[in-house]
Amino acid sequence: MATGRTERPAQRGRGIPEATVARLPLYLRALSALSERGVPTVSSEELAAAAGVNSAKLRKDLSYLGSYGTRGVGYDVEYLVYQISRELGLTQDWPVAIIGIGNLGHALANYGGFASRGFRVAALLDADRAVTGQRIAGMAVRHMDDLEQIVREDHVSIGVITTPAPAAQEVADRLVAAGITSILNFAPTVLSVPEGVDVRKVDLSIELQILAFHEQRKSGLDPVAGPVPARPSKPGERGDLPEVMPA
Amino acid sequence: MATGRTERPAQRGRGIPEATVARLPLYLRALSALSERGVPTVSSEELAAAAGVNSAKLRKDLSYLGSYGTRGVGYDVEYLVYQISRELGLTQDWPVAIIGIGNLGHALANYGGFASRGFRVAALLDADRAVTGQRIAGMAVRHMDDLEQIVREDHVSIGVITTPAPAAQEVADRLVAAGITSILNFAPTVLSVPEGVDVRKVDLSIELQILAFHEQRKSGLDPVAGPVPARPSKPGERGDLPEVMPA
DNA sequence: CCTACTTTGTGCGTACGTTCACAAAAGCCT
DNA sequence: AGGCTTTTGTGAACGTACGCACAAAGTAGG
Repeated sequence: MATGRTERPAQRGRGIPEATVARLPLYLRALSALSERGVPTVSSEELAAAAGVNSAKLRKDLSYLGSYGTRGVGYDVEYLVYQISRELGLTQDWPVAIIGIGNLGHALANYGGFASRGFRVAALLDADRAVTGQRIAGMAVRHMDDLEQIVREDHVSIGVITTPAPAAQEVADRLVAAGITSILNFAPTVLSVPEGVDVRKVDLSIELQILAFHEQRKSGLDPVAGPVPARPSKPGERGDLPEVMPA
Repeated sequence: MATGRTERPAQRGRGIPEATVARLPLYLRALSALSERGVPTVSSEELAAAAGVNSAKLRKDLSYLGSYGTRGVGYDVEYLVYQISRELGLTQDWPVAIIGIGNLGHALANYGGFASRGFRVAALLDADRAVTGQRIAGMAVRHMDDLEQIVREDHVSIGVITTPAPAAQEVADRLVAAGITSILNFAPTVLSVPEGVDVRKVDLSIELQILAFHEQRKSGLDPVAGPVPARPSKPGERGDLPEVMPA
């Protein structure tokens, strides 16, 4: 069924798999690099290599967007950059507010990668009067009291939480109340938000722990023992360790 | 689990699914909070709620570690904290080196969450002589030249890359050459490393793009059109059209 | 026009991950 | 002790994701 175009038989209209969505930014980055080098077209094989994925996966991912390649040739770089950008919503402006101007918030405010793709740091907020008023990255830090007003007036659509963990939930609540439906959370807490609000989490500690797990597998052999708390000692019960491989 | 003979699906000695490993730190954090509040035991239902996951998933995850619960009661908090910590390898010390002391590296060096779970910032490194020598978080920034020596002498096992993207691959190569097999990469680049080396990536820009995608779905209706590059018509025919993306 | 070659787009088998639902185990109460 | 309640641990159904392999669709050349 080689339709000229029209109806995407893909997923009902626009059902792009989550896993695919998560990879699109990766492809986009690789394509942007090619674009800057003036490369006109790229094959799925080449692009996949640049993005560090399997070429079949890449082709399938792109097929969800539409049929934008040319058999025997590959993909037109500029055209694909545009299509992916559009699908991700990067052809529009996304004002971002950063809440919590500590070390991390400070770093993010200065982070160039933010502005690079349609994201614009519209506001910096903090609860500490010792911080508000300071200028960071050419922008004045406002007080939390102004949150609702800023969100409304600047049409902020994405909130980035870089507060200490204890404050994160309250900040999230206020963001949601102010109408924000997308949150990027750097605080090490599970945020609970109403249906319809998207939360993504970035957690350094978790990433390190996952690395440690694999590192332990590789270098060390067995989990190292330490002070072992007793089993919820039932009458006469012995705490047994999990069946660990016999070394 | 009456049959103690069944060939574990998670056989392979210790075949804990990746998805489970990624959640263990989450459970650990929730358990630590309970522990601090002096809660002695917790049910899968409660713990799952605290960690923001489904309770069946939680039970299955924990079952990979062993049978540490008590039917009708729940899990002993302290005991479970220990078992998860041990499985993740957090009962041992993991010296970490941060390479690239810009805004982000600086923030990470001061980030308390690092030290909270067996991770110890053992060294800060930078290629810029204007930065080396500075003291950050009570630690002198060393020069990249000393990387190999530091890794060796301090038994650094995990490298955190917070350099600009162009430098990341070279830093990774040197880390690998120095013997490091776990890397946490904050630079927006795909690192290529030999088999056996673990790389995890944290990418702000990608997280924001994923949020933007969903935000577009929710608020906006369809992807917004912009300057549309022409379809590729002929092979040689360059269609260098409007730059869609800013650099 | 016809043949040879390249590369996309996708059907299909497999593996992995999630969730339900329930038997088995443990505590508690009478 | 026996029955009732609670909660774990897991079998099984379901759904998503991955990657091979190949037909279809395009280019290139004679």
